[in-house]
Amino acid sequence: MSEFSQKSRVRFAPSPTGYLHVGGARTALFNWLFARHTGGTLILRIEDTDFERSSESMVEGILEGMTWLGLDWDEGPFYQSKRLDHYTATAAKLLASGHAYRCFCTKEELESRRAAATAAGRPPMYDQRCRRIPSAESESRAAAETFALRFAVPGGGATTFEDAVLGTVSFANSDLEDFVLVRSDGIPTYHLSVVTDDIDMRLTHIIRGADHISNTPKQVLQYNALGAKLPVFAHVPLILGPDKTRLSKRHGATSVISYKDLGIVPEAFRNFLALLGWTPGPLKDADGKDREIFDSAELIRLFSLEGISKSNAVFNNDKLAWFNTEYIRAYPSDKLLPLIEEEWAKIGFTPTAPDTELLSLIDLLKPRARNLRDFATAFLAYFREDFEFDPAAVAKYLKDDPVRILLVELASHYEAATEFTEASTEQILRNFAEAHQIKAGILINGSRVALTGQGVAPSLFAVMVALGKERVVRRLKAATEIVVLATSVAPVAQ
RNA sequence: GGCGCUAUGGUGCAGCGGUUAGCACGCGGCCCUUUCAAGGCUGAAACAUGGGUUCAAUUCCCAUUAGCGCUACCA
Repeated sequence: MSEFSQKSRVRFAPSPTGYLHVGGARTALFNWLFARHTGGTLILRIEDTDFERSSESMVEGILEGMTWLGLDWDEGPFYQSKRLDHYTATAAKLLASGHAYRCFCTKEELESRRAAATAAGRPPMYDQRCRRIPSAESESRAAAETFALRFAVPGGGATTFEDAVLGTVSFANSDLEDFVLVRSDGIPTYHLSVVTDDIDMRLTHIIRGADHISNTPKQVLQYNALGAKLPVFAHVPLILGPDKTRLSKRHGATSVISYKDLGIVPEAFRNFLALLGWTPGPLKDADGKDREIFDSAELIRLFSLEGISKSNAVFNNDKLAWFNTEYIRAYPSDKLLPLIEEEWAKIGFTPTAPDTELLSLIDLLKPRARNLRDFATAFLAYFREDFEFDPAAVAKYLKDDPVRILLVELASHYEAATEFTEASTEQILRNFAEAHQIKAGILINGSRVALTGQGVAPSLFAVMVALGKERVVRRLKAATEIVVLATSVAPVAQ
């Protein structure tokens, strides 16, 4: 609670070597929630010092993903590629103070030594040979030779830091390599640029993935060498695939945007992500059950570093799907409409019906929607005349000609009806069934398929009213003509 | 291999020395019912193992095991 009064400065610092993946998105979300909860500032920083692998299109992809998730930032985006002079400056400072030294070893030499060490069963750490070069010699060789700059890790002792989620973490300095700060081409490495920026940008909390735990002592060493105050570190456990290995492409969708393409609603994804590795603690509702549906305002209010769990979490698609149905059901239909229109646009469909009609159809259908794509696939019959019949539904409910013929006959009763309400349409059908000595269910099931193309739909008579008399009559009359094309396939289950 | 982190049902979490170990997703059953969802009721399902500490360990400590991460002039 004390966090409320504390002005924090945090950052999301993706490397544009790929799209915004699920793990990165959650890191961004946690930083965002923390910044908003504390009334602090979120900085977006693009870590593109690896020119080989970075690209501007990846940056756009990352921003697109954040925007979709509803995450905004207060400062930036700052590009590390445009701040090279800052890193050179801290490098010079470190060199001058004796915390760094020039290394004249070539990449090839390093590699062969490392291979030899591994073969001999020794740890493949840099042997610090250039650290022993006298400064005068180093100085003169610098004019003629290319060199990298390495950090001189203290010989003994340990580097320890407090982590807001893990507690005290300690590494023996003897296990730390004299890591490279500046490459021989003059480009700073990640180790140098993060620390420089994190200090420059006056960050108070570093919330990032647990894959950075091992990097942290190297950074702490630099803070100390530079005389800078340490921020609070918070290492968030990683997100794993169903096989409990780190989530990656082979697990299917890992890009945040691919979930948009799958018809996931952004709030659902955000809610799901927030609860992956974090809980607000026990939060019973009136029935004594834990609530899990939180809108962004609640997420912001509830968020705290203390609630972050220490262990890795497995990404669960079923749970995501559940959040999605909950959110779609709860969405006001006017908020759903633009999202659904995007799905329609993908299949080249533009509705001609007035929005009011569209909205009431959405209200009718949304309790049964699994995702947004349903509106452009299984639910198409509600919005346009051109739709496909689910072969399985036809096989189950409209297989026999007698039923089809009865439906055609039933159509004329509807045609003659003066009233067309849920009650009246039901009455007509039941009277018709009775007159023909047939169970109403057979007609109901058959009508559903003839009207919607699907075996699954809202209450049939609500569907009839929503579709309107004209369409109901027309589709029922066409019952005998329904053919399931060999090429037509059942809607893809998500 | 070395170093680090972690360890409650299948999954996500709750628990913070004494509980019939709770909730959610998923799974099974029943009810409701024109289909399918939803909803209501209900069932199966967990404290990794071994040592300590303690009157008492799921909870604290150590070890083992397992998983993950790092081990680059990538980030």
